[in-house]
Amino acid sequence: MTTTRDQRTDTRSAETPARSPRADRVERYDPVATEPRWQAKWAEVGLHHTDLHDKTRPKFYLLTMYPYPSGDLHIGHWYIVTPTDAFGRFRRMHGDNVFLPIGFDAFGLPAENAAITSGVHPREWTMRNIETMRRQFRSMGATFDWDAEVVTSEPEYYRWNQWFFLKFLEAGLAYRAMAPVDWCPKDQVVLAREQVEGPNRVCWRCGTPVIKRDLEQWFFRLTKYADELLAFDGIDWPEPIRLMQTNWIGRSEGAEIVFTVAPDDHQPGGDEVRVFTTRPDTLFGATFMVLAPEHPLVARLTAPDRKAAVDSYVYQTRRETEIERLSTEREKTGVPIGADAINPVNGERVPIWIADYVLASYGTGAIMAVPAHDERDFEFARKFGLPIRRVVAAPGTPDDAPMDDAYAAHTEGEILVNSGRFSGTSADEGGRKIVEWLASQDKARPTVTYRVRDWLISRQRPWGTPIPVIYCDRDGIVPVPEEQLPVLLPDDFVYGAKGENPLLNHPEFLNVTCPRCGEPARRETDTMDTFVDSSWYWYRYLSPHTNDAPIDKPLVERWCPVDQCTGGAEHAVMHLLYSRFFTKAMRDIGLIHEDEPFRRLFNQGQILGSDGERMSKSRGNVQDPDALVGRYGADTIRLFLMFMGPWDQGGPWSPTGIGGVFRFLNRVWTLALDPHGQEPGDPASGQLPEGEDESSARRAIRATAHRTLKVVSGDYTGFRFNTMVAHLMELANTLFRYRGTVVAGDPEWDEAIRLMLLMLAPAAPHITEELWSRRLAEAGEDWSSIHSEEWPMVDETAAAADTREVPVQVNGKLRDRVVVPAGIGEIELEQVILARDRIHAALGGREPDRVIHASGGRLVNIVVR
RNA sequence: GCCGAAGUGGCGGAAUGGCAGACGCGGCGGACUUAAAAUCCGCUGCCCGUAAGGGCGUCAGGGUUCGAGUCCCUGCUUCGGCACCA
Repeated sequence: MTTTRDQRTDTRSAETPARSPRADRVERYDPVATEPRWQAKWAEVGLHHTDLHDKTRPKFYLLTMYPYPSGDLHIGHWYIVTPTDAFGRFRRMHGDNVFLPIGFDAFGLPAENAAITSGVHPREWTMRNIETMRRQFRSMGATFDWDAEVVTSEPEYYRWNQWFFLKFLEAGLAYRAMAPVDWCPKDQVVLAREQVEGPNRVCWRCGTPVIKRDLEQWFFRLTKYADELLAFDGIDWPEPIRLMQTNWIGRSEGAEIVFTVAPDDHQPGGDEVRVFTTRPDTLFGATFMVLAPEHPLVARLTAPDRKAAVDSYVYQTRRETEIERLSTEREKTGVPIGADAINPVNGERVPIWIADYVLASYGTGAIMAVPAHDERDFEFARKFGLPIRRVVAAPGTPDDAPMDDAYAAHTEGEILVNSGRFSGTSADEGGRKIVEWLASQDKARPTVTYRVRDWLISRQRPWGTPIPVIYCDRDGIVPVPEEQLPVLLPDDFVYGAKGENPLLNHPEFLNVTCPRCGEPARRETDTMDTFVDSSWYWYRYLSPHTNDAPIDKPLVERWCPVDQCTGGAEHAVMHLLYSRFFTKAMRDIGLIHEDEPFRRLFNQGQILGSDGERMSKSRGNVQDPDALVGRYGADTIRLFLMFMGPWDQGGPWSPTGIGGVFRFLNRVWTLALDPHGQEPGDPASGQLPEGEDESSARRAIRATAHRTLKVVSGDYTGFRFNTMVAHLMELANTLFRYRGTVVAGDPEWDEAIRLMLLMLAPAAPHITEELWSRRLAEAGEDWSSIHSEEWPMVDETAAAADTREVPVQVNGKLRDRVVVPAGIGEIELEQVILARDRIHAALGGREPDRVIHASGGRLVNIVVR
């Protein structure tokens, strides 16, 4: 770890007692000693335990996405959790019954990788990590309700994944299919489409480029909800996330059109090739047709003399990596298969080609190629000398104008040309009419296609939820009967050399009898994607140990949906999409009534390493909070992370400035315990700020405190934690100006201190609790937690100012400021302003043209010519 | 290429169309100290000026407005998402 100079100096401040003659008078702020004491006290009195059955207060379900138990909490975890905790405490002070649970996303590959290198069983590794992280979470002072904890690798959790699987199977929401799937060669596992990232198509976890494999796998029917997932009714989610999901789902409206294969010497014709297009208006411009190399009709339609070329092209395509195949930079390739199709609108024979730019997995795996109006088709036609025929023209363009580029965009007033009886109609209307006309002959129908695929949930790894299915030679695929759940993961699987799933080499697990016929059968060894675990865990938090159902319906009814969820934007199209799917699926199997899991969502940013890269052990840029906590205490770290900048922004970690926050807490400590202090270096001697007397000072103190209360309340509510801290610092700075003066310790002062502590309590829970308890003790009252106090009310009268300063501009340039009574009228104000020397000078003898009083009298602008 | 977010002092950042740079870091100066640290107080966007004061200034260029960091248009840069999706 790098140690900067300011860190070293601060170290001394924290560890070395002040060497002043009166060091004994006021006790030093010593967070490292006091914080654990309060954490223990809170646990003892059950401060964080939520009574889920309490009906006297409004419920508030606050969820922070649960972590993967990677071993150590790093500063990023603090960044994620701390503001959420502060917000929860803030809501609690408003009288809400806040439920803030935590758990662990405990299945997954890192545990396996650790197992392979160190020989420790994934369960042991995971549980050890969880133990560490529990301790670290407690050191943050987070108000998690540990009674609600969920650990997904425990049978009492994952058996319900299996239960859901069976229900989904019954409901037709789960199915098994052979498909070309994405395979990560490093992790030896298939991935869902969402888990393949970036232009290089790499594994989301390890960054290895994926390859395609044809495998029979289990899917959840996500596409069933495609349209519903596009609606974000009644939920308050950040626009960027909604956009990402919308784009991911990729709904596109168009038409499916049937091309019939023409008879020739080699085949009788009559096969139908369906294409999907969003541009039926360009149908007359279709001069050829392209099938994906994997298209099922390819083999059948290929002419004998083309067979060698076609086979070789198909073979080549399959060998290519996804990167090569999908690169847009690459020149188009393809071969004709020696058969023609008939364009249904004009009876023209168009040649059929295969080319890898047509994807088998989208639409129908075949396209009509309209080179005049599609860039890709244009490029292809150019390269292979295929005809290009314009069928849409912008107003004024001749029908036969030569084309240098595809004309794919839409222009106002464009019309169809070269399109038989549709020529002359607008492109829009023409397209509709062409589809109608073809539809009447059963040659077309309006269709919606989606980019999103069903969710591939099979994983060839042992550390996950076993998929509860048995394969029997006689009965085929047999679901494990519900009463036989859970299918337990064995504790003793061992990793072999080749990276294959060890469950395959575990006879006791593998060999079973068929639940139907009793004959020997084979158990499914694939496990579920860990995103299945994270798709419903917040329902389980409400009753983590219920053993006759996945959820406690009445509690879910009362507590769901989650009122506020906080988590990273990196989950936009994975976790957050799957979670929405799961909620809808759970609704459709009759388990719950909600349509959406999270009413409000906030995406916090990500803390990066000081090198600007994502924090990870392999990069060696992970920041260990334990050391920082040992030096400054949890409150300073909490506050510093909130103070860094807007929470949704994140950024590279830098401890520079942490000393400033520590200093602030020390000032709070001093203000609360030593209002009169005259230690060496403290302000000279009881001098009120210039121009103030005792009563104006008292008013000023109250005004500042109540104004701060107003803005700080808004900051918490709006998740503006950085300005919340700044405003509290301002309050402390103001109070410091009155420290040691006659008004220090007065009731007004005391009220300000009280408000300051209450406002700071959610963010810095330990120091405020400590100072609060001392206040109570001093007043001879029994202890009660500051975190059970009510959020204070703003005294608007106190907050109001009796004078205000009005900036004065001349032609938009600031020339003067005048201090006037708060209630002054515009006419009077103008008189005051025009009498000012500086304004006279700025006007230079000219008469004001207009005088503008900005909204609420905040500024005056004098306009002269 | 398409979609989205963002560009403000040396740094992190603040600013319902109304005083740009709050708050903090760093820097400079002062008090305290034998001294240093800590603490407290003050100054700290850039340029000219001893000063009073003036000029410039929120990625660049246009525009709307009495007034633009904020709204509109064009472009540049960075980050995130998607990427031959018909």
